[in-house]
Amino acid sequence: MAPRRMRGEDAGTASRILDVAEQLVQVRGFNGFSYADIAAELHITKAALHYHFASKADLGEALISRYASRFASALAGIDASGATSRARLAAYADLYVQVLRDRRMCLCGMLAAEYQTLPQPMRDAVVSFFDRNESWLEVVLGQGREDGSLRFAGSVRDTARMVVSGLEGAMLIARPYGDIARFEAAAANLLLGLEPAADEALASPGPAA
Amino acid sequence: MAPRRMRGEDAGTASRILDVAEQLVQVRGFNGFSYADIAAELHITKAALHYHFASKADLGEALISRYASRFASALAGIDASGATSRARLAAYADLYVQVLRDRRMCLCGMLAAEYQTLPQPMRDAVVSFFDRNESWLEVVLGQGREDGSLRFAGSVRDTARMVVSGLEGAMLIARPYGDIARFEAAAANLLLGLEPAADEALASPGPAA
DNA sequence: GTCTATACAGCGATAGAC
DNA sequence: GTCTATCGCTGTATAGAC
Repeated sequence: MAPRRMRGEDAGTASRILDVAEQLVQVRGFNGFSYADIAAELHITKAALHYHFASKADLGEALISRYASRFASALAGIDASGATSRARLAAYADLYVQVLRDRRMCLCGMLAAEYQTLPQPMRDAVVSFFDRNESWLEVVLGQGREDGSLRFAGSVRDTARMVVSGLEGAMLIARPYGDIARFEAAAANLLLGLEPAADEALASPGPAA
Repeated sequence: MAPRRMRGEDAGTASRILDVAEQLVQVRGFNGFSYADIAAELHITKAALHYHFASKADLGEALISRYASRFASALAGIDASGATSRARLAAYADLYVQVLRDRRMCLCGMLAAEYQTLPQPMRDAVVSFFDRNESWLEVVLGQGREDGSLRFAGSVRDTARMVVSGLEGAMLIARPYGDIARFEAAAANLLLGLEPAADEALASPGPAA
């Protein structure tokens, strides 16, 4: 049975296992760490890990599930901010920056690379994560095009896919260089392509200083 | 000593090892395959593999080296075609499509994900690969902006980085969906953002039908 | 250049005591 | 819920025969 904890108390062992495993996957990949790595970090034994997560596949599923929940909360937070569509896009890109600051790849971006080696439940969860990102972006992009704060030639769906791809790819490439600025430049340039040309934006809150 | 072969003969064992290993890395990742996998595919023993590539790190270096050479040849081929800047960009994106058709990730894109687990020589080679891609794109983008066939707001360097990132990311995401069309849509949309608006391109070879 | 055989560390996972 | 101990397997790598 899971440990009973009241809100506000310290995280239980299962939660701490997830914290360490999450970091390991985001930095080294799912095939790049072992139970021994987690055990060493937490000063417990591998057997104790198996009590909380019977198999590595189970651990992987729990990892994606928690990550997706957090991401959904972050998106809800952006929505609740009442910001403009363009500002929401920028806030979305900033979520990636925060991950990159710990020298991590997006969890699901990392798992996407290793996709062919993953057990089916993890595969499904990874795809579901990207689907939800795409859906959220479709709403933002649709509204932005509607209110004139965004402008793009392709369909809303394709543009949403381009944004997810572009940001995930920018993370992927920025990490070997250890250079967040590289991500920020690629991301800014990507979003720049979705803004109206300078002479079109006079009627709406524009990018000009 | 390396086997002596004349041009036109069948590839030697070392070359066939590289072929199989390359496919395995691009599909499963460097940490997702073993010497046993290659040995089984080629019907030789693991010991024979170690004769040609003493360590897995050596194999990895040879892999990137050959891949980078091929890529350089492909870029030289595009340059030799005499195509317009915009057509060169499209041809560049098509290189990615060809890789994706075998259900593979870009070799160096895959290794970028696993970067933190790689030996230093492999790390250096991966970074060098991206540097060369970026340099090539800078020339194409610079010329395109010059002759009016391309238009983008950011710097040539940042835009080159955005293109590499965008295409690598589009590959990364398209693979879990097993859908090349998803890559093509994201790539087309990305390049669309680099084309002059329809009413600006009348003086130069435009995208209109 | 490929083989058999093997060394040795690491892996995920389980049994059973406490 | 965590431990010790261990299992069976796979990993990279090597020695030495052919």
